[in-house]
Amino acid sequence: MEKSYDPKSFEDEIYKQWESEGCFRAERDDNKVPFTIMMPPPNITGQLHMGHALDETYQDTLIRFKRMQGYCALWLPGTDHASIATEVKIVEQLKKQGIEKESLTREQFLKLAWDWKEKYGGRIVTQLKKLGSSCDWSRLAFTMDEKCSRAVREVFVNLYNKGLIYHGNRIINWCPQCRTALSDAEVEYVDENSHFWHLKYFIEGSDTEGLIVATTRPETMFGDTAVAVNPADERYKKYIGKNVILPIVNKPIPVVADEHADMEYGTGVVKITPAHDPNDFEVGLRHNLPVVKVMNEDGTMNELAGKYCGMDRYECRKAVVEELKALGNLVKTEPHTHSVGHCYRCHTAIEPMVSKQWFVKMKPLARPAINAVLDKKTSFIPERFAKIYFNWMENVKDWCISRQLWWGHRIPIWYCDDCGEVICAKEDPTVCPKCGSSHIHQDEDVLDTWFSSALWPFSTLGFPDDTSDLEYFYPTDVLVTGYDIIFFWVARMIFSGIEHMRKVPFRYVLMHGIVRDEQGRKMSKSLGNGIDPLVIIDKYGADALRFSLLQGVATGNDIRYSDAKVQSAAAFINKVWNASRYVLSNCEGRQIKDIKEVKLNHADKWIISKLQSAIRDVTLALNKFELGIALETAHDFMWDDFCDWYIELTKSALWGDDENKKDGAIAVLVYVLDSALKLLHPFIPFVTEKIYSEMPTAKGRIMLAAYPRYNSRLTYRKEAAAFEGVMDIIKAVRALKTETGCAPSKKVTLYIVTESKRLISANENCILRLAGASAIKFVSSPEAAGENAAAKVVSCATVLVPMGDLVDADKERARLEGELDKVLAEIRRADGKLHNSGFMAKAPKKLVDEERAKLDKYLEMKERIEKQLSALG
RNA sequence: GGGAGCUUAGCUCAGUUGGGAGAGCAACUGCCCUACAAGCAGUGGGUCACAGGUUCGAGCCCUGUAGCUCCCACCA
Repeated sequence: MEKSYDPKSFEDEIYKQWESEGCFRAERDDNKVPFTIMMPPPNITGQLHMGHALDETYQDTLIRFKRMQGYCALWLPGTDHASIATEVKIVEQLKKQGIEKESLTREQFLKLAWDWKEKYGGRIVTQLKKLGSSCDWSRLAFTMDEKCSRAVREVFVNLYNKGLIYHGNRIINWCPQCRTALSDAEVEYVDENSHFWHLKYFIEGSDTEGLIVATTRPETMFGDTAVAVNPADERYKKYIGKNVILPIVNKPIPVVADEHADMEYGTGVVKITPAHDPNDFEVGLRHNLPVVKVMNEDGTMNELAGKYCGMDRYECRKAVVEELKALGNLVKTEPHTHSVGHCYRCHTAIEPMVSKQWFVKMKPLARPAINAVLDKKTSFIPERFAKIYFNWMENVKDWCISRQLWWGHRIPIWYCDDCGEVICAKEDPTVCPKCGSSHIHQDEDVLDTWFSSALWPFSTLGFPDDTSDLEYFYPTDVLVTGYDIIFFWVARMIFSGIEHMRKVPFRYVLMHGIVRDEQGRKMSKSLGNGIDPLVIIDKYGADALRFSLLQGVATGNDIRYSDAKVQSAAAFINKVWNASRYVLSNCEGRQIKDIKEVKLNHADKWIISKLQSAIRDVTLALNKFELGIALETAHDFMWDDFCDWYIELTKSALWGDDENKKDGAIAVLVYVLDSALKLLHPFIPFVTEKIYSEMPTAKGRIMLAAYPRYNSRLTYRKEAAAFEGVMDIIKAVRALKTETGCAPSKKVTLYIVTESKRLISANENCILRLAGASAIKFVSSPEAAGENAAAKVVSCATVLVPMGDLVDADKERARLEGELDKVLAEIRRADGKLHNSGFMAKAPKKLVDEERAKLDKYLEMKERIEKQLSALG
């Protein structure tokens, strides 16, 4: 093995080997239980960012774990065409070349989009590989490939035929920049400082009397078709049924009574603009008001705004306010903060607008989707996210699915130009089925990107055909994603799966948080605080990045990226590397024995037992999707138990002459390292694979090896516990040296008062080496160590070290008294519990026994310390 | 208006069936000893936001309060 850990020198190579050997492939195997994860498809516009890195790390860790456990583990990757995001990008690119989208034909534009897909769609895939993602690339899907497109058609037609998709003139969110409708989920609300303009609308026939409306959007007044007051509002009752004159246009509009008008808010009088406000739209429906649209698709005013025709909506706002002021209609202007919806892709303020669009009727789909989660057919982890899901599902409005874009799945609707028939078909029709005319044309719009991603768990497995893959891999096991796309994606997959597959798409939804910067801010382009995972991988390796993203995470919580975390992760991996070098260099030229063939000493049994609990705990945590806890357990075992203790413990044997002892130590080192590497593999796949390839025990690839299983026969409870007493002695001597200022390298003679002489003798070499001692002398009382001895009391012994001048009797007494205090506190605690009748009556027996044992131990230690103190005089 | 999360060592965070407060980083002391100075050994450091309650026992469960963050709805 190379002397230093250098991830760059092997990560790419190992990935290529895995790939060429087909390690990632998952084919139906009826002798195995399937375990399936569908990768949330990254956008083809995307570049790998920390959010992906976290998401992929979670998934890869889980899928590797399950694969090693013997499941038929399928992790299916893919990319999303990202209709609106991609179109925005391409339009931007065109603009740079001075080309307007409108100057291109649809076909020309789509050609550019496909070119984009070819050019950049694969970029993210290459980047995912750098992380070590073990997905089945042979199944790489794309939301607009043939498979997925067929599924989209099928689903659209089914929903249409069931009456769950309809075409309607309703108020939608319009993005004047992208010039398309958006769903409610695609609108982000931001608080903005604006004004509340109080405008006086005169009563018809009066020059003085009028109603004062309060509005934040004076430019929409051209579309006002009424003013509303609350029916219970005494101030305005007398005006109900009368007309007011709409300023500037001088048109009479009625005063209507409607609950929508809040007596407490504003002036209590609301101008009603049905075409440009969702609430007003509803009022309009109740009162049969005309719907007057006064804006164009690009956010400019139309001809109904008279002289303001063609003016931008915000320019118009200013101009209208000026004119109203001049006309004497502006009564008051007050500052006002309100939230304004923005397009989630281009961040332009959206315009609520009446428009004819395609909608999915949500109520019938939402109910079963709610029940599925209530019935735990799908469970959210952590559970609290189910509440967010329920809240959204219970209040969901119909889903606007048509987009006035070109890049996406075209809506499978045709219109007959001759008879007006509307045709919804899975296959492109050539003639009208009703009148036979060939003059038909397809709906111009495309579908919301999320319409196709909603089908992802089954469209990628061959739906609508009854494929063997669908039967075997569906429903999938766990969906791993961030809590920020519950509405966009998770919820829609759930109702789609239930509706079209009759089964929920996944059993668990594992939610993780978002990766923030070192100051806790969201990483974003505009802040420029994003960290490029590829740069980090280049610097520290993919394993270190993966490790750092999982270390210390609690499921569902946000995490903060920091370079220091990656550095400490790299330090750990370096530790693994070097420990492996130690083991492997000692293996050279030797026949490696099995641990069953060698005589195991206390230390061997201790580390083997420790390994068993680590295996048990890591597996338990991973099964509960607690990746942070699993990683911590594996990390602590590797570093604290194996490296810091066991490896050091083997040195006397390995550097000695007894070949049997060497064989024993090496057998255990190899066995434990082999297991530990496997335990760690799902988290840090590259380095474990690299080291494994050098192991004398290696059989094929570690990624395909069996995950270690807890073996109770390898748990030597008694010997392991006894050995911890030996470790206590070693720790005591080390501490004594530091506390008395004795150089650690100085070899000292240990005087030990103990009842466990046999145990200590058997481990004498370990104690001498690790404690830095030259000899052990068993004595019957502390005085035998002489006057200048410093002492420590541990559970199985009193350890004394003669320190000559280094020991100051007063200091030594103070130190011992300090230790006595600690022991006394423990005695009080345990004794208190044991004298608490409630505790004795109600606590489990096991706990009571443990407390009793502790009390005995501490009482004994107390005695020893007191003896030592009295020896000091 | 509704809901969620967070508040634990100087910093970043774990602590998932209630049973002796933990890690990493930082700090301090001492060590280049043939796996590793990306290291080793040791030390110090906490009223677990606050106030109540349940319990033999609460960082953990319940109620309330405060601060911070987020989501949803409303916003004429």
